[in-house]
Amino acid sequence: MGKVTIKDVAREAGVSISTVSNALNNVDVLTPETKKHVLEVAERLNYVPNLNGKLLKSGKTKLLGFFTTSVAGPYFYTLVESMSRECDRLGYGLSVLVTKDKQVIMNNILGGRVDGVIIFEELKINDHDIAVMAKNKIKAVFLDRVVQNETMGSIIFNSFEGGYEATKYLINLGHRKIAYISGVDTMFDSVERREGYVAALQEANFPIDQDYFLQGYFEEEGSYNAVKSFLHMHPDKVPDAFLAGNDLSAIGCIRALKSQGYEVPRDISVVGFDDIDIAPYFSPPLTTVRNQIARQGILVVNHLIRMIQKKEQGTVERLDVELVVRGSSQVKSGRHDPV
Amino acid sequence: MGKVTIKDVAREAGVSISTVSNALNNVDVLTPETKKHVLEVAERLNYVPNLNGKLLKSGKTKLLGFFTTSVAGPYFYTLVESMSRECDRLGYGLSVLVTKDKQVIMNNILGGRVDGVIIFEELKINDHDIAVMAKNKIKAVFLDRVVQNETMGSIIFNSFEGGYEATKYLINLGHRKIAYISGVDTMFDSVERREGYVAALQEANFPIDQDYFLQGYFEEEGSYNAVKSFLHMHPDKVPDAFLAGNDLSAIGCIRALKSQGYEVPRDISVVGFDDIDIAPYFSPPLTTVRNQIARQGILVVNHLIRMIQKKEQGTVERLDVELVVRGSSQVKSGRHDPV
DNA sequence: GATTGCTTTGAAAACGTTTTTATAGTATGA
DNA sequence: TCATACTATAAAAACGTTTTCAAAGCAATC
Repeated sequence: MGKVTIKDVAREAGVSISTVSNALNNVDVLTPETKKHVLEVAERLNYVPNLNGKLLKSGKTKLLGFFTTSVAGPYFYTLVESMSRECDRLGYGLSVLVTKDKQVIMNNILGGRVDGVIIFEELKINDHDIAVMAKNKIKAVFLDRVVQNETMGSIIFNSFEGGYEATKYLINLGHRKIAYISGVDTMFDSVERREGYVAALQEANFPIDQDYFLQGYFEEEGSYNAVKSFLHMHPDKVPDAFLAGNDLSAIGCIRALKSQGYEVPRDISVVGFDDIDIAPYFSPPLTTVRNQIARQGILVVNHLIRMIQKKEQGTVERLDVELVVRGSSQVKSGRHDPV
Repeated sequence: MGKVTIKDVAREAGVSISTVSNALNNVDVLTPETKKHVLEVAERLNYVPNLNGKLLKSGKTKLLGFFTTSVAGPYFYTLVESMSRECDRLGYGLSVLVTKDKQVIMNNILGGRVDGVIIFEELKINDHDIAVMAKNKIKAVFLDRVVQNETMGSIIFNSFEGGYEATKYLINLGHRKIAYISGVDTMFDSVERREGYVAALQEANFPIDQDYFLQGYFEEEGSYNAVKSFLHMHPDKVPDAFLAGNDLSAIGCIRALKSQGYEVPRDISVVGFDDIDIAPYFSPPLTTVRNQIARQGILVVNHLIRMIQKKEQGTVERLDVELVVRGSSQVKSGRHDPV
């Protein structure tokens, strides 16, 4: 039972409350005998310290919050698993809150339920919200936007680089007509990746065709629909290659292409983003830009805890990406478009 | 700042602490003017109640723990998302702890960090651990084993039924040689599903062939390897159909079959388990036994909170399953085994 | 032998709430 | 008019800790 309090232990051991507290917290001030005796009594009574009492006093919760609009998909579960492990290692808990209601997130952030927050919420939190958080000295690390001030930072992927490298790779394979399947236009990674893509095209003096900007919402089905309807609307502009905003989009894209009789990579190359766990096992195995998701989880937890414990300033860290060439892309070859 | 306390509001409003508390908590005892005034002051000062203070009083943490060995894969993220949403709806937080170290789990359970726990940990928690938890009146709900006592219950899938129905379905399609790809032999769902499978075979007076028990560890790659090596070792016993312990195994199985030149479902039928979110979009779309994963998440949270708040006894609830027929299975037709 | 200083322990305050109890003030009734 | 009852608010206790400060005991020093 959680009913045994420090008072009970004190009474039973015949000492004061403060002595019990000191004994339990290894404050090096008691005689070994006293300490031993107290600990024995505590053990015998099955004493378990009440967390709320502790926390009320210290003003800390030893809990980090992960506030997000979703945990679905490989990116998130890899991230959550990594963050949870790191939190546990460092003596913190990880509280996961999935909601699309921004106000719920803000209330939880400001309510002091957690010592710090990790936020992924697709940019619906605006500058005003951030200002409020800053004023309240909330410790926060963002995964999907760049924020930097006294108490807030970001750990993000070098998505611009990724988009640029992947596009350049496709260009070098001989592809000319390259389409980009974005997430949502407000999503940081999606935009950065597209900008890298545009930069590579411009560098190669290729035209930028707005028709080649598809919207797949970073989901398998969204991408499938986008690609399918594109092929339907622009049968004359079938791309040589697709750069998908993430691997799920790549998978949806490939499914759409297959359904229209195209073979990947023979007819059309497809490159994804993330290198999610199933990417190597997909058929064909995905060529993709690897994001160090697990590493992001570790870094974000450490950065947050440093800000909490050592009052460190927030920083922005960008994780390097790496192109992983597998089976979904190849040198451009003459394609016979199916009818 | 999180520094504004109820005292500050009281001073600023020129009333007592208790009046502020009553105003904030809608205790119907104040004059409307007083209440309004207090609320305005609180608003103006950006007062946010300190959670630890509240909780200390109530003796609760308003936090549920989800302790698991992994959150990877569609089953888990669907579950976590569902549990998180339900927790939020009911005013609780969800603390996720991913670890394979049983002792870490036990310490967290007994440490009073949370009001109740949801446990999925592949049966490494033994009867003794459960007895300890019972003695300490820990509120717990298990997802992967049957436990029932004063403070513990289970919400599980009707896996035996599922295995039985799926197997019967395959038999009715005309398949004779049906293999089962299990998870690990200690995993509850895996075992139950297999027992249902065996029961259906026996009912049909089919022989039970131990060679047809494959082990795929509930993972895509594990299943791929198991199927591939089976085909290699028993080229004379190629099954008519595979019943996979979960959808990931089914996907790995199909990939292995394709790699050996078999086409699904033309040559071999494959049935999975779970109906994960990508099952309808896979190629071919998976025939599978649907588990109500999101519903499991909702039920487990509610059951736990009922035990916490209303001192209800633990119960065991089994969720019905449903066979969803899609494209990965069909009536047996003469197959020409590839060379 | 008194003073100082150190060691060990205890008493009490503090954290921010909610809840219980007390105290004015006001209305009601005979 | 005075007791009674009720209302609105305030004061104080309580939740379970940690921490600060005081006190007591004792050894060492002069």
